[in-house]
Amino acid sequence: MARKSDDMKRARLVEKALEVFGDRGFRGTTIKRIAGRAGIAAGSVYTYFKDKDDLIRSTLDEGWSAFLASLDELAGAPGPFSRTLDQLLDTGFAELEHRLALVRAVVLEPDRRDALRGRVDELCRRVERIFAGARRAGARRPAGELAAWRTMLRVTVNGLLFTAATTPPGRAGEQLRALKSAIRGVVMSRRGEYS
Amino acid sequence: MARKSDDMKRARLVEKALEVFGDRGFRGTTIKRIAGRAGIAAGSVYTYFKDKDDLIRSTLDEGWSAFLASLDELAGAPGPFSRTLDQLLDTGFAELEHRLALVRAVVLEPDRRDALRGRVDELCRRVERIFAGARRAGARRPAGELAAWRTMLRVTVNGLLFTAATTPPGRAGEQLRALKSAIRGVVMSRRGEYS
Amino acid sequence: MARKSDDMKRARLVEKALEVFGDRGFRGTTIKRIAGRAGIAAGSVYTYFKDKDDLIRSTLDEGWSAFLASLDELAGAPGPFSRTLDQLLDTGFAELEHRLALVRAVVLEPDRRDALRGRVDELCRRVERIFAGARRAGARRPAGELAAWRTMLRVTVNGLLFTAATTPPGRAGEQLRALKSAIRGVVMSRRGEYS
Amino acid sequence: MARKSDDMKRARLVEKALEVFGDRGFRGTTIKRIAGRAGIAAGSVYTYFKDKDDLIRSTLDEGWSAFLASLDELAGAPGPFSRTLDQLLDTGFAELEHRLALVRAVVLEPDRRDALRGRVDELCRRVERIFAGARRAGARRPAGELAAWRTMLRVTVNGLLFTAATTPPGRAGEQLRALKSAIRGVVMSRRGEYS
DNA sequence: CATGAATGAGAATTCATTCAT
DNA sequence: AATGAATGAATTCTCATTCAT
Repeated sequence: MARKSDDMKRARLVEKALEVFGDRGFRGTTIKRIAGRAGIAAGSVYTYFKDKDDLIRSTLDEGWSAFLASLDELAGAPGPFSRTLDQLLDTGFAELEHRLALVRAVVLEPDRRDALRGRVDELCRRVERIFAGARRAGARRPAGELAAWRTMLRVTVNGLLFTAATTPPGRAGEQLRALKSAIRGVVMSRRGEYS
Repeated sequence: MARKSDDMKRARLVEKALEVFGDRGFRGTTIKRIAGRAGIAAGSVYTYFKDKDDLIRSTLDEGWSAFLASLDELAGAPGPFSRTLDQLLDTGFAELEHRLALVRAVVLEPDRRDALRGRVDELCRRVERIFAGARRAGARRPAGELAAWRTMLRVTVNGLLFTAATTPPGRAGEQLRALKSAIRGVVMSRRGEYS
Repeated sequence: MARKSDDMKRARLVEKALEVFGDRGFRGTTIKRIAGRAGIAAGSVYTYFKDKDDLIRSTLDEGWSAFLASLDELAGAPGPFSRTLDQLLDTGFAELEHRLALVRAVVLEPDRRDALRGRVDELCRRVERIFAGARRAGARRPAGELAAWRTMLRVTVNGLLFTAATTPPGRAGEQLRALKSAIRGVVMSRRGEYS
Repeated sequence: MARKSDDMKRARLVEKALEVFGDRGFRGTTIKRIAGRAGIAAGSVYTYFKDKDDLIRSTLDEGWSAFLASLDELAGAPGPFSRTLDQLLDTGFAELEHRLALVRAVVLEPDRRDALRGRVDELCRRVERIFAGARRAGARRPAGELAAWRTMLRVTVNGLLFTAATTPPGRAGEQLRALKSAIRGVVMSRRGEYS
């Protein structure tokens, strides 16, 4: 065999691609720069990815899938909704902060409206499932029409992602805490609906 | 402020730039294409704008300012808040639909996190002012802390813009109606707070 | 208008492309080199041609068409075949020598078997037409089957082109004279067939 | 001469190189592809060949040598020329068809004018030797000057190779039969000269 | 020896910007 | 001022060749 069998290198590329997005924006995200940060030659990128688009798409797809999977774990956790709510919010927002580079890249990716909408769709479905779990656990249905509720869910999810993504890097922690607290307030004020 | 007699050409460039954004995305937005649609030679763009960045920034700045100005008019309109609410929503969402190309361009503009956040800030301030007007007209303060309320306002505004921007062109009207109706539901359910 | 309206520049590119073929072969034929010889920047090539393929194809197509057209003129000339034969051969071979760079490029172009065959087809059709003119002027049909005659015509035409194309540059004149003389011998020995 | 025990791998590379030429043309002929078809790692090619050029040259050199050798066998066969003519043509054209991939590669190889001319030279010498054998066996010298005859021989040989090489793959058999029959016609019509 | 990941020079192409006309 | 041909830096991608394993 030749050298290392390096799957690690692919992972590093994906990781650095995200980093470069964050630092330099889309225009500044060049193969050369990503490869440079990953410590490999530009040409080597093509050992791991078909072309630049494949690298970008893979980076976002795989990152987002991991993000969704981590939410699925949350949703699967047992316990009364009212008690786990704080845990859910804590873990969910911790996850969001941990993946902020990904969120920024996904949300600010231009020219991919459809992919972006699809990703938000999937995320909304996860959040709905969490609420559905809560209802199965005895909570009442939120008041009002389902369709309107879903629309507001989407607005809120989009709003959270977007607000997080546009926060300046240095104040991300602070901002996310404010978001979590505000969201908790909203859900709590409706807690009656679920108890 | 007053430019040469050919302010018209400048205006046409700004207008067509937005159009091209909508049609071809950011990558497809070239000076040549914008100039071509405006019926102007590529080189002439530099008579009106310092460089491409200046054209883009001007396009979004001026468009957004106009958008904000149109909201200011709304806010300034007299009458009891409860009665004008529907009018506000109707006109606000009509405005949003009318300027969807702008919203898309502003929201999906890559590499300008800060400018984008600034624009949303300004928009939030306008919306706050509308609510403030309502309060001066007798409505009660929304329950809860001001900071949390502001955070949620930002989340909602971001969510609306973003949801609208990522809607596929063909279904924009439909989606905006759903958004308007959902927002009306939210504000109405809290109507007691304002009456 | 900007600068010269230069159709001359396109012509120079086509001309230099042929030159580079001759000097450096196909692998050495790069956009940069062609542009360099034509005294323009590499990027400017794309003002005149869609891409490299377009430049190559145009060069060969247009050159070959001109070559065929010059043969058409020959074919159209009046006079008894037996008397014009020498003129035909003289002018035809002079034409061949004059366009040797083109012939080399056309004949040695790899990866375009079909285009090449098509070009030879057209040339054979021209030559046939010349002989047909001779027959209409009273000459007898060549002995033997038409199909076999055509096959041999094609072999001979291919053979001439190919022999000319593979001749070392310095000895092209000499070689072409030998070819002309040999061909004259063949046609003359069959002169009875046409008289 | 004797290479390592793995002369077989070298042979397979040479064989597959020819195959790839036929299938993918010159541009599509990469070391990786040849090695892949031969079931060998790309890097291992350099154990058997100095570089790509060496592989290509060896492939064509060795193939052509084998082709010439097979013609030498033909030429060496005893018997009256008039009787073996058909056999010569049959076997010669069978050989040509069998090695069509080689002929295509040799003839359409770009950037090697000189090598190509040399190969045709050698082939012409073989064919001359066959005719010389016939003359030693009693046939008369072809009419006309020797130089002109040689020139026409070269034209014809080039023409046959080239016509064969540019035939579309699916119609090679058909075309070669036509060529054989036409060539037989030419030689037969001059049969008197040899009997 | 074999392997194939890594390299990096070099090719085609795009496009913001300049500037002769 | 307007034009658009020309420029050339920058980008993506390919592939012969090398070399650590």
